[in-house]
Amino acid sequence: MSPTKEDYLKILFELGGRTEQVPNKEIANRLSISPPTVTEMMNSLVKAGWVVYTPYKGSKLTQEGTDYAKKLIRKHRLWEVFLVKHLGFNINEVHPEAELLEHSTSAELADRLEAYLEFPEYCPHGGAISTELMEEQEVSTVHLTEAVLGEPVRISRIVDEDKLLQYFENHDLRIGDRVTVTGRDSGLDLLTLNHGTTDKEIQISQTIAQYLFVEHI
Amino acid sequence: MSPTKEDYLKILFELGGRTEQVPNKEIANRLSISPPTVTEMMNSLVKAGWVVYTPYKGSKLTQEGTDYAKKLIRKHRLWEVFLVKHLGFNINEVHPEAELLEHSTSAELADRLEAYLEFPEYCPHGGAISTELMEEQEVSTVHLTEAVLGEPVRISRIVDEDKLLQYFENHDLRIGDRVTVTGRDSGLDLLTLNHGTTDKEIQISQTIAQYLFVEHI
DNA sequence: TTTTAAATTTAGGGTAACCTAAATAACAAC
DNA sequence: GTTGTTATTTAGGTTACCCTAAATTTAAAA
Ligand SMILES: [Mn+2]
Ligand SMILES: [Mn+2]
Ligand SMILES: [Mn+2]
Ligand SMILES: [Mn+2]
Repeated sequence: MSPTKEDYLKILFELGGRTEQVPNKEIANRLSISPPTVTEMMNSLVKAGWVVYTPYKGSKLTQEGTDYAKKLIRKHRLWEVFLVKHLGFNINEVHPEAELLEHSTSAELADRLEAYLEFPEYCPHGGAISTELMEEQEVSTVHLTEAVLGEPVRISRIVDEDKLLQYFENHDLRIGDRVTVTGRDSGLDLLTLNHGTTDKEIQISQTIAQYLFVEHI
Repeated sequence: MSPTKEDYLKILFELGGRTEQVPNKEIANRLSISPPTVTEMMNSLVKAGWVVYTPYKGSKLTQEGTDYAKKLIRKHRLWEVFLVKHLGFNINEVHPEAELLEHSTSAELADRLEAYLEFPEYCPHGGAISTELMEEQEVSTVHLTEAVLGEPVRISRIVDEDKLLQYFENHDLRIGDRVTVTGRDSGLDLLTLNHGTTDKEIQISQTIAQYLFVEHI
């Protein structure tokens, strides 16, 4: 498996390809490549048994594809923990580094690293590391966009993609922060929040708010 | 730069391409690829400014190529130290892992890792990590084949290549061991050693003994 | 100095992973 | 249900990195 193919599997997983058909365009957008390239790659991933692909509809991961993706995500997140906890990297710097390291990590190395880090449960962006916690996180967490108006919640996870991390950092939204959704305007795609710590009002895009997960307090 | 190209630069450095012209065949052997592929790659490395290539003669690294190779080797050795010292890997297992990790390591990551490891001087195979020490090691170390008969020496470095590490491990020769060359037969390509610790007699190939470096005690 | 052997290059191919432009299919709107 | 928009596929092309077979150059031997 090439790093390229591995990244396709990971993106597929992150876009819900474990349970739903993911359209080519979403993959093309996320990886910043052209749609024909995605078509080609999907055929290749089907041939290798990682993906089930329905032309014009989209792709789903097979069980093997799902397992492979989970292993990659675990490696990615373990490196992020190491980089932050031991090497003193800033939370917003580690994602691109882990995006590379994940492809150069044997199962043996991942296991030893995990033990060295004393079996951390979450990456610095709130993503679960163990398979069990990953499953649990899928069902238990709520998108910020689904939070009840007026009810305070705590930010538990940020989908880690360089530009997203930048966006939320710019709006002073970080893992662990308490926020309360005070308003929603679907027409304008706006979400208004009250930040629990600073008591300031924050406005963010509803579309982008989908990449923030929260839990009830 | 691709991992592939990076490995070519590293091999070139290891084969003495900093000072001498390295024939294509040596590179082909070391990387287990065909000679035409090497020719092609050398032309590409010339175009990128890493190498000076004389057709039918061989390749030398430019200053930029040399610097690049040294950076890669430093990253490689830092990872080896980390894997052995912190993750508990066996000395003979870390080379293949580092061979991958070196290509996924930013300058920032290498610097932080080096500080975290408290600026180690040598990798587990005795290779120098800092640029200065690398230079010094070039001139100060002696091939085992050049050791004076009857004079005890200490093994200071093993050229790290999977099969070589295996070979020396199989013959109970390790970094730090004291040995004395007791006999040489160039016709039979044999070198006889007395192992300082066990007092046993060891026979190894002279050709392969070139990959062992020693220092006088 | 011719002959032979070894190293190298040239020629011709192959696959992976990308691209653009054009054709087609699916879906929504009128 | 025709029309228009968007997503997708097909067609054709590029670069990187690998190959084998054949031609060529260099170096060694006779
Ligand atoms: Mn990440
Ligand atoms: Mn990646
Ligand atoms: Mn090594
Ligand atoms: Mn390598």
